[in-house]
Amino acid sequence: MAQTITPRGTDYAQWYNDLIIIGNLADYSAVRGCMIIKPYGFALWENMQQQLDKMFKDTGHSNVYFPLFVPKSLFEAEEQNAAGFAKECAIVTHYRLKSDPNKPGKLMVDPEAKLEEELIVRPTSEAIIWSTFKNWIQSYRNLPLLLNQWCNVVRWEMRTRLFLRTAEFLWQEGHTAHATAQEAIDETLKMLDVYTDFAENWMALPVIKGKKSAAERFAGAMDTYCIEAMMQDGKALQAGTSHFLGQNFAKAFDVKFSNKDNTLEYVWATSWGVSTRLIGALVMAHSDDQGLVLPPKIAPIQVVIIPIFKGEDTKEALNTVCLNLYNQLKQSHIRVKLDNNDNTRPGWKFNEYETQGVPIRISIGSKELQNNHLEIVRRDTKEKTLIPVEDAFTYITNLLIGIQTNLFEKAKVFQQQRTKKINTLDELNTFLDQEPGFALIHWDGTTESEEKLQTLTKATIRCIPLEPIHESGFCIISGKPSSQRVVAARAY
RNA sequence: CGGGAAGUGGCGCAGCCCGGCUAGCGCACCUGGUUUGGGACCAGGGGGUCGCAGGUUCGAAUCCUGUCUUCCCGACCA
Repeated sequence: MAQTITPRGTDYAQWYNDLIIIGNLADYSAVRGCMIIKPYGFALWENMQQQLDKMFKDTGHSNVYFPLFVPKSLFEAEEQNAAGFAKECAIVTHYRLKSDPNKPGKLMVDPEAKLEEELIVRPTSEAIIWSTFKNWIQSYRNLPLLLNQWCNVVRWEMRTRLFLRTAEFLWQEGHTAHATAQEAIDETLKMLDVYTDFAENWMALPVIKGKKSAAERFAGAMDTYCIEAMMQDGKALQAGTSHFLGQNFAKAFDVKFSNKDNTLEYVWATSWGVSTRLIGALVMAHSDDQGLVLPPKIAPIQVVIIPIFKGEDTKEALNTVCLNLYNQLKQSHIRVKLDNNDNTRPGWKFNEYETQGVPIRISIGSKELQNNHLEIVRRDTKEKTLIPVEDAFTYITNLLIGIQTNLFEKAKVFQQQRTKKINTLDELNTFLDQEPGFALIHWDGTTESEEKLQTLTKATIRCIPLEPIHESGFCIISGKPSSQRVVAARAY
């Protein structure tokens, strides 16, 4: 085996790729820009999905499924949205292949089978959904309409990176319709809070909630809100977005409802989404040079039990102790794996589960058996502890919570240490080059200054924090007065 | 899309510049045995036509052209 992970310090990008591949999350595929999510990676995604899905349902949303294809005429109806995505669309133009007369055994696109109207593979589903909402919404009694779908989307990106940006990715997209602007805005912010809750309490990923600048706004939205996370290299990663769409889509698709006074009004909209990109965030936030480090709440395997055999005589006794513990943990819904496979040696297993980020490893050999102890090793700190067998269950239960908390605290401290108030361009460039992170800067609010900032520093305005840092100062670019600091960083 | 690098058994690589015997090596794999406390050891064994397509040549992994894919940097990225 001896697959080695490139250390973070040597090559951060390579470290990230190594973790994904060696950590068994995903694989490259034969399709440009598309990846294969492997069983272990998909189990992780399923855990994230399950929790998010529960949170969506707890806030009143129902799941639906809309088609993968969007007819071009619908796609282009909301002009801003269409323009924003036009450059990265996959398009279906034909519906049939035929044998190639010039190349035996090969196929060619049948020119006779050209579609009358091209189909766009959805990069997002507002268009197809709002064309349908027109039929579903007549009265204020049909509102609010709170829907979500789990699906794949395709965005033909120039440069792809495993999980962070792939041509096809899995996500959820919430789409809601409301009678009033305020209700839609409330919904937008509510879902941003759901994302924040999920990121911080389940992924142990501290985030900053904020509003996007006009330049960074979702195409077709009035306002885009986001959560921004900091990776270990100090770069920012947008971990989730929630959009207040105003009446843009209602107008584009003519979706009106009768209010209580029997007058027709356009419907107000939101949409919000998180994707498999979150897995990339998770990997880059917590992992180390030994491999993945996963937060217990979403780890596919929370506890692994490894018996260490020595001769045939202790095998049965070891297996019995292990099975007892396994059953006890299993009954308490802890995701536990007993690896008593005789073909691989303990050292191999230790490395394997460390690489895959299993939060707790328990090993028991003849020494422990004699003293009625277990060796418990936590992945995050690698600390080893000997625990009497009868105390193990309580200890493990608490330790899972402890690791979850520790990961969040560690990431939070890092985020705080790397968040600095910066007042001049020189200072900003030094910060970004030497020990990058989130720069809190003054900005005059214009797109012009924002663009200049990017040209001069490669940093972008990540968000205008929702918990405002009110403080008067002067724009780092233009020198014009500013009343609030914004978060600037280099981003993924 | 611009610049750079790379594609050779499952994985990682050597060979390529200066074409030529049966294409090597490590890991993994299979069989048997000994083992099992941080990626075990011994013995035997199987597997590749060199990304793909075309060309040059008596002869191509090696030279030429095209093409696909991946990685890195950049541009782009609701």
